[in-house]
Amino acid sequence: MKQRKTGNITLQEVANHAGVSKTTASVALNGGDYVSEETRHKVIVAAQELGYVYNRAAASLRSNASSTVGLIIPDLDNSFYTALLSGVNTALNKLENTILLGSTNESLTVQDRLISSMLEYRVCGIILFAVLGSSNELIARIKNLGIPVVLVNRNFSEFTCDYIGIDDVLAGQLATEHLVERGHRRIAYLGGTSELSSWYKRREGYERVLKEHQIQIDESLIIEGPPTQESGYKLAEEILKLDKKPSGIFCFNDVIAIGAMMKLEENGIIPGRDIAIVGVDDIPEASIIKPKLTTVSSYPFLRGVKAANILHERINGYAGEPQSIIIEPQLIIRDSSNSERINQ
Amino acid sequence: MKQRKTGNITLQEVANHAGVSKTTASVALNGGDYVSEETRHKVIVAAQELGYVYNRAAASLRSNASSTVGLIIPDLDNSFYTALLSGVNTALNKLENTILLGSTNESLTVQDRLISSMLEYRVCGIILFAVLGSSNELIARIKNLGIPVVLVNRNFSEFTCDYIGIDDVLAGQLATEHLVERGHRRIAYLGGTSELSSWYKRREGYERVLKEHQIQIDESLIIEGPPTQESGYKLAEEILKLDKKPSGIFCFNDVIAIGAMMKLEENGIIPGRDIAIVGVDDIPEASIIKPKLTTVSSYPFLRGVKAANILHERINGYAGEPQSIIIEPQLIIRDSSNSERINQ
DNA sequence: GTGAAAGCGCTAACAT
DNA sequence: ATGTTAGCGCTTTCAC
Repeated sequence: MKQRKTGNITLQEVANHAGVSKTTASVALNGGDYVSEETRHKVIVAAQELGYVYNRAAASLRSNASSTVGLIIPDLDNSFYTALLSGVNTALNKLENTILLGSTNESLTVQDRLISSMLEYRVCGIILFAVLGSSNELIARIKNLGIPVVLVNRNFSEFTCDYIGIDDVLAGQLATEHLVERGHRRIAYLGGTSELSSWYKRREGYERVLKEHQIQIDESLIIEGPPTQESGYKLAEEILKLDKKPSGIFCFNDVIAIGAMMKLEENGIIPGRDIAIVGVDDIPEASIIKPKLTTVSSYPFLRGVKAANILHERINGYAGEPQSIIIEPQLIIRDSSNSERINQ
Repeated sequence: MKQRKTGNITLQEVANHAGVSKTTASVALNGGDYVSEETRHKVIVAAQELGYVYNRAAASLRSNASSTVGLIIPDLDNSFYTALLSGVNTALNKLENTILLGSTNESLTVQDRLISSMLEYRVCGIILFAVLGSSNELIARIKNLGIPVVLVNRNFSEFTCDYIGIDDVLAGQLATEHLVERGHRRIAYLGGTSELSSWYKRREGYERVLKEHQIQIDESLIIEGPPTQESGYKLAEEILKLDKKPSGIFCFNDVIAIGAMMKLEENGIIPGRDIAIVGVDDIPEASIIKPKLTTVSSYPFLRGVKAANILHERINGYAGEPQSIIIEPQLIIRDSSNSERINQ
């Protein structure tokens, strides 16, 4: 697992070679002010000649500082998360930070292990998409060590932590309103589980719109399940079994929508023609699948960028109150919601 | 950028608290053999009580060993690479390694910077999907430092480096043969550039099959371009402009195929009905797009897993000859190649 | 089984 | 503007 490495060139050797002291060499190499350009040049040349490679472990140990950011997401096979990762990466690249990446696969145990590991690495901050069932203690543990955390999913309002998310109530409203406008009155809310605060909020938006339009809420149309594509596929069966089928489906997210669309189509129900589908997230697949998926964008990439930027502020010592940045979701109308026909 | 952290609990404090020496505490915590279970227990309890967090920077400095693996890929928005990443992550998780991730965006400069950074972090190994134009010196530089490298794309045969890839000639053959079997005789080879060794090899397979079937090779049907979705979209225009259009297209990879399919469809040419398309890679989108994409799987996830495993062997000191692991690609027949109609 | 001492490569005070 | 000294927290001899 571990590898022993052989005699690397040290700063001392560079200093000797350049005929200066270790300190001077250090300052010269790190762009400090108090060295003459001549000396700096000498040192840089010496470093190059010797093939010197800066040792961050040593520097980090001594200065008690690091420039590595930990990023923990639940699933690398879900493009929502990889889009988030891509955003974080883009922002962090500019800031010259390096990403230590971990994927939890929705396991609390793995998440604990990853966080412990990152603390051992003395990351300068953590961006966390916490798995279901994560406790407040977990975050407290990190923060107590003085390491800033930015949450990308849940807002544990009970304590202090920066948070970046979308307005989930609004997301539910936008999706549902769109369906209602297209004439649908039996609208299902498919997938996601009540353990997710975002599930509750989207449901709240969904119910609010229904009520506004005097549409009776039908509990049989609210079907819970894990937020994955396979789950969407399975959950669509529940829809098919229903006596009074919905004519529109508001899916908790895009991967569920995609899974459901596949199942429906296999059963001869063509999304966008026989049934209207709306998702949430706007992952890349949403515009690839056919019919193209109408969805409420939750801006995964942008969230990644913003998460990295907030974290950066914190790392630089910003000590203001924890912020909750709430991005306004946006309805993106494509083809899956074209159906205006109302079953039943 | 960097954060100063405050008084962490050190091993010395844990040792004091447990009434043993630093050495003993270290051995106890790291599962060494020469401690009584009683002492070990005492130390572990002390560590917990104090909230001790192991400092890897210090350990790494002293022992000159690390358990971080660097992974460098060109693009986080391309699911081929994220699938690869996912494979690497899966394998590395089991081995208790941590991933330091970098994305080059196909820039040599960024790649250089990332590699330098990883060397400074003293990663124990690097998995590299090198960008176009990468030089041998680059890899030599890493290897000279005693850090093993596994290449996931190009096999720079000029020097010694582990490599994991697919049989590209065979990939070209499988795709082309499939199209020929379906009756196509005018078959385009779309996208990818001649700077890519994989492009040459796939072309070789393509031409070999054409020759076997006495089909004249038509240079106007071999259209180069970057291996991205946007590029596939643009390149499809070239196809549309052709006087004698092909009835089948062998795309360099799936993202090109997807881009091309979109363009073709916009022009009323329905893939799978009016024209046959075959890709390479089998990224997740291939089974989501409609028609589902016939493709030659290049097993990105599996390659990631294997790359991590080879690297692991090297890290553990395996000093055998550089290996080239070539995975046999497999044709996956879906719907985009259903067309048997031959234009012209 | 356990402890004492040394030192990994760097930066931070403090001189000069 | 440059050098001297000390020490970050750990592992590694080596002694007991």
